[in-house]
Amino acid sequence: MNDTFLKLDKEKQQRIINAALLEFAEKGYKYASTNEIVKRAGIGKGMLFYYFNSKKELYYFLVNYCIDSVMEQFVGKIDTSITDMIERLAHISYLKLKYFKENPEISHFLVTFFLKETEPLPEELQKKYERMFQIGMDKVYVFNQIQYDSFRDDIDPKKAVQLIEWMLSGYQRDFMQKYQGKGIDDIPLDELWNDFDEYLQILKTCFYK
Amino acid sequence: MNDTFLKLDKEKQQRIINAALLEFAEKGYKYASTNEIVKRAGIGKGMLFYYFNSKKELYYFLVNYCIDSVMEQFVGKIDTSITDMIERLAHISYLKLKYFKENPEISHFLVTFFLKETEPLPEELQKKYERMFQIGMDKVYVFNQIQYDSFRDDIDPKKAVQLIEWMLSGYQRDFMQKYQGKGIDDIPLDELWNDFDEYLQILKTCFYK
DNA sequence: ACGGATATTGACCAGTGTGGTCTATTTTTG
DNA sequence: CAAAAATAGACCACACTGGTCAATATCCGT
Repeated sequence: MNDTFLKLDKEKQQRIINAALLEFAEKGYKYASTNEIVKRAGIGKGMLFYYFNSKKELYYFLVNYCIDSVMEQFVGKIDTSITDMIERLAHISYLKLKYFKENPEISHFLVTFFLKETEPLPEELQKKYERMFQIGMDKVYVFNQIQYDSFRDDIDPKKAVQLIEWMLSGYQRDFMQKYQGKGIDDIPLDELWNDFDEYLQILKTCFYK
Repeated sequence: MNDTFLKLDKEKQQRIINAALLEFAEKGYKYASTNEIVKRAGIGKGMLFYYFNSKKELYYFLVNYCIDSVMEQFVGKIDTSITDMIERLAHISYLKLKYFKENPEISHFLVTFFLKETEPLPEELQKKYERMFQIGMDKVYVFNQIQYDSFRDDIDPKKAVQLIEWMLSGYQRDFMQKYQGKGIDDIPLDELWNDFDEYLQILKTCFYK
């Protein structure tokens, strides 16, 4: 990775990164085209290789970039002090949706990355990726004291948690499908959070004592 | 479409169809490779074009083939006499999972088809596709008499239905992710349906009066 | 204002893979 | 046994690939 790239004004950097994220997201590593990337980024072909040396290095840079972003803007923001189960899961959902809205290109790239990607990462990067995953999992699922006591007695709380997670991920998926591709500001956020809250209320009414 | 293809023994036909479905599923119309298809199907290059004339015709044939299959093996089997809301939705889920298990290649192809595909269909085929969708929707959602009365009075039944659908689709997604790629018979079905039933019971306990 | 360094472009390269054709061969059939 | 149908795969022109590099534009210290 050439320093020159880092010295670019942020707007141009972003343009290049987003163009590359989009191309890799759409086609996966192998079939992504560097020609397409430079065209979308509006730079000369030579520059991409001046900045990144090779397609592979560019790809690694992006993965690393995404990990850092997710760690900072998602994992790092998880509030582990919330002890109510539903509130905790809803908090996670909220952060995920917020992240998706604020970083649609990265989100798109990451979805492709861990659903389809077959290209291996260099060991170090792979480790970093797994570490992020582990930290995320811990923050989401490890309560100091798992609080199952608020659930009704006539259901298996573990299954209930699973059901609730499914519902929240359903809400997320609908959200993403609906607003993918739309500009950040076209999304009527207040309305959506209200809606989301109503669903949460129902969950509490139905699953808690 | 050449008649010769239809006269082939079923096994060879299936091999070709599945090879093509897989390739289109993985890469989408534009980037699918006919070379890859013939290699996977174990036939000479010429034959594919002898049977189907062009990549495009092959693709249309597959779409049509999938529609017919889904109509017969999924939509056609929906039992519209089930009036209990949760039972009805669960019935649909059950049929979907069964279809997925019995037709993994078609399922894979169809997922790509309506999530990513940009290649347009000829008018007639497009209409047929939309008709299938419409009939499916009607069968799933149009009850002669929508029965909201079994839901508890303190929740909005429409939102509840939405939540239940999300849960079921979550179960489906987990199922598919877990068993995609595995042979049909490796799946411990009885176990899974029992599990599924337990989730259903919880839903009824929680959402019904 | 100059000149060396740095940044940038895009024509160009060899190589690979494309959809599709066609001839030569094998298999089927009457 | 010959005419017809089915099959294989070498071959085609072409599009596109990741990457290079010489030419040029821009910047910056003097």
